Amino acid sequence: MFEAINRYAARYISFTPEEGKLFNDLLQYKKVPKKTFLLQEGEVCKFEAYINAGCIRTYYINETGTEVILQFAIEDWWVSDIASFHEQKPSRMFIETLEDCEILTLTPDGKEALLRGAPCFERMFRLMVQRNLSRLQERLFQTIATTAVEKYLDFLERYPTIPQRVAQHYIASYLGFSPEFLSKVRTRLTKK
Amino acid sequence: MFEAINRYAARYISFTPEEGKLFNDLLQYKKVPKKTFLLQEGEVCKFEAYINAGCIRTYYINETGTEVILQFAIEDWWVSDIASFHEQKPSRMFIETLEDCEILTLTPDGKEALLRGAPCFERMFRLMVQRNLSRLQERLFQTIATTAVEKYLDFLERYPTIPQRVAQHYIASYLGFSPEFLSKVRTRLTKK
DNA sequence: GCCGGTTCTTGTCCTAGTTCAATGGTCAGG
DNA sequence: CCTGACCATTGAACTAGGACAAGAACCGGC
Repeated sequence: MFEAINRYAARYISFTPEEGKLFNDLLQYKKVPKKTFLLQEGEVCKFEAYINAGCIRTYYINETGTEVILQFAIEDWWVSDIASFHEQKPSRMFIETLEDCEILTLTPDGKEALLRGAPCFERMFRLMVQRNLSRLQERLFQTIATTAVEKYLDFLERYPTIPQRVAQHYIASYLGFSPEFLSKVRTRLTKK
Repeated sequence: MFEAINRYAARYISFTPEEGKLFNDLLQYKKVPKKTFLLQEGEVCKFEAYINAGCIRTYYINETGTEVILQFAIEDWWVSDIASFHEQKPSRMFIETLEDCEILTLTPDGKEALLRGAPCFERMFRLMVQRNLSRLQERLFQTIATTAVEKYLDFLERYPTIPQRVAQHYIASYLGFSPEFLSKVRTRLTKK
């Protein structure tokens, strides 16, 4: 149950068995069926979740009802709305399972207790967030400065397993275009 | 020289005078004239810089030569390419002063020494990066899901001092549109 | 094995934003 | 005071991608 997440942590930091035990004790294991909301707009996010199995999407919705997918999270990823989680303020995001999932969650208090009892985890979280940030910087650049075809091809390269797991219109929403247009991009590509 | 940055740090964490001294001792003070590159594509980023005075932009350039501005950094902000800084790998970014600047910089070794000698700073950096990340998430959403007018108005609201300090075509580049089009958006707005 | 729902495709028309080119404004340097 | 850079504006022609509509394909459930 904890092997994967402990391996994950060990990739970032080294910790003693006691610290590892504290970490695991503070995690809650949950099974969640597909199409379940872990968070909806307006709620306060009360978890950071590590995914043992399954696939989850986080997204925003604008006034006109269009969804923009921020992230597809699969095995060995974390999901949360950090802003809402840390400041305990209402979120603007939705977090929804796309498959049946097994997750390990940390509450705000749990995280505080962990960082107090095993400060080295502070580093892990910093490095995690840092990776995320620089990835997102690249994505913003790409969103602004590249063509639809480039975006799609880059997505395939970067996340080769996702297209087999999620519906195509979700990918369109991630890339920032309409489902119809993604379809046209795809036919354009196969014709060549 | 260190008042501002110490106040900045105190907003995130509490630290002892000794820890504060260590922090300040590891910082290097620099004056940099305007239009100077602190980092260019291909170089490895060897600093994290806190801005005491001045204005700096970070940006990417794509194959066709279009610039995309990632950030305008002014007093009381940090600039760096974290990915390049931490993994000591070549950067894709440019970091350029737009005004004469006074900055305080930290080297990778300096940062390591700081975190070793005063681990509470780990928290400060985590919180900084976190804020940045959630801000960037919103911006990505906005870039994809809102109109040019909305983006521009939101920019004015969020960064009211920037337009007085930087040329308009930089703002266009930040918002992800052409200088001509920003001009048109502006006239459209003033006519109403 | 059929049925309702969802998902993907294709075509047509439409719009937000780009590109290019011309004009005038502003300001630093000689 | 003149000049050359750079910058903002405006207009005309163009294009990438969106919205809408209709049909085809693909389920999962009974």
